[in-house]
Amino acid sequence: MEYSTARSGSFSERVYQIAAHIPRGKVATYGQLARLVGSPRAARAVGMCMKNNLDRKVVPCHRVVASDGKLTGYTFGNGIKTKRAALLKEGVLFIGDRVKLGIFMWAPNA
DNA sequence: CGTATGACTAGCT
DNA sequence: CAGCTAGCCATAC
Repeated sequence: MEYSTARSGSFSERVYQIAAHIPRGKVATYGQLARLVGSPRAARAVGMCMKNNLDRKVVPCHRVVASDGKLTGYTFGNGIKTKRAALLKEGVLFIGDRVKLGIFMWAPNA
């Protein structure tokens, strides 16, 4: 299944835009991004866009985690392992396999 | 246009 | 707290 959702004006492009805005050392949940793009229930669709995204340099998809802080997916490196390592490297702390959302959850307003 | 899929989420057990 | 189910969404065929 080849996906080419990176089209202007598409839902996916908005997701990429916002994902790229996530500050270093912070993480955002799929549901949060979905809400920012205007579809609070499109968390799933957001995840698909991340998977489609092959450029983690412009879209830090590793800063996108599940609503409970659990790491999911990631198609680069060793997958979840690489994703967790990337977050740790940015200063994000974990509780077991979950991110401390209470401290590192990205605040678009802040 | 209808069906199938997936890096989700909230609710219940 | 961990595991399972049903609901929701955008994209692909």
